[in-house]
Amino acid sequence: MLNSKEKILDKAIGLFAEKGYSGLSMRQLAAAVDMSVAAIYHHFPDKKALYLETIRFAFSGKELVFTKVWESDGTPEQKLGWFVQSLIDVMLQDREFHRLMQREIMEADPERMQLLAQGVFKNQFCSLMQLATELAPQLDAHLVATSIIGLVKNYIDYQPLHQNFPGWKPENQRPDVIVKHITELLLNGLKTSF
Amino acid sequence: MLNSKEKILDKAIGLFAEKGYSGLSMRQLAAAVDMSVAAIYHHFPDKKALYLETIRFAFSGKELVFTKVWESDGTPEQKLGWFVQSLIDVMLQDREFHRLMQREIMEADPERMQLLAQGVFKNQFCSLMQLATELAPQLDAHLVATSIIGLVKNYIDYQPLHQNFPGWKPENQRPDVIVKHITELLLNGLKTSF
DNA sequence: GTCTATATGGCGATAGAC
DNA sequence: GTCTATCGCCATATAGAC
Repeated sequence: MLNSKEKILDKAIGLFAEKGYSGLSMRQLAAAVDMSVAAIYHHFPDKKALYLETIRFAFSGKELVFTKVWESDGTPEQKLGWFVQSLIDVMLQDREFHRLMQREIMEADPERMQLLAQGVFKNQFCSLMQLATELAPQLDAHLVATSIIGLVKNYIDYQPLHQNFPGWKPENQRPDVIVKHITELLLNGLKTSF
Repeated sequence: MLNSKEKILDKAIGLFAEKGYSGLSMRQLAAAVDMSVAAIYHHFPDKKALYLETIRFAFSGKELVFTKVWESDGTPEQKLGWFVQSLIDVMLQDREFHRLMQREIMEADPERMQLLAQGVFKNQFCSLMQLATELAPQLDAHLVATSIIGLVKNYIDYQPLHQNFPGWKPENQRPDVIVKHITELLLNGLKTSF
């Protein structure tokens, strides 16, 4: 069971993700955790500190999700498929985390970006760059890694928009269809032989 | 010269893009356009209506930017390069528009997404799908089109984060480097012959 | 069409009792 | 550690003069 402070942080993840920093009031948060505003201020010096701690709380424990991919036996091509699959799973499964991250990245505060990159995602990104080098040693590993992430993230971030365009099919939001499309695109480009 | 209403909308684009809906107060906007709050309320019934009109105002005139790409003579491969180039140019040139769009898409209000897709981007997306069909008739045009947009958008949206990862080089934010990488990736996949 | 003045309520944050 | 009560401020929005 969570203690009071963790209960506050846990609720704050979803609410900040939904409403944003200035969109969520301390009163609303207090009501959501069934406490008084003053009780929250006992645990956090002010709203900004609460927000930063919420970000950190949400990000903790996300580090080790992909370890089994990197440690597995498999060809680089297989690992690429598994990584894409895992990334989609995490994003779809923990939507609140994903939404909060989206907001945080959009704010683009340099100091917080560095914290996020170094403290949370660095190891995964390095592993992905290493895979990129194995798959395409002639290309820039950093560019390839960001492209892989971008291809995946794109479907999650912009699906609410893209599904309003002509040509959209319901099966295009099925994770396996997306995984297949992305891995094929990455491995063969647009010139898939068929 | 702009009239009062247009002056308000013009300022509101940048301020909503920077601070978000709840982050921008009517007082701040009034100060920015050097008018009273009451004067703003003469032109707009309430804050929400002002916001929606700001979105519409920002999006108007963005329809025809890529026409010269679609109407040009050139191979599908060349058109792809020009489109990617144009998309990056637009996003980098009009950062306020891009930021506002980012926020709007993140909010993901179904009704507003439909308005955005149908009213603003539809024609461009259809042209891009047609190009996708020419380039890769064996693949799903909708998936390919979203992937192309995603690859481009990714570099703009997430650069503040990605530049904090190891392996980042300053030249990776040069538009021509990004264009070259994306087009090569799309046309050849990771298996570029060299 | 723009102003000053104001109504009404929510905001972040604190004091002090228990 | 949590509460009730409250401070001072800023929010959206309106009334009415010019």
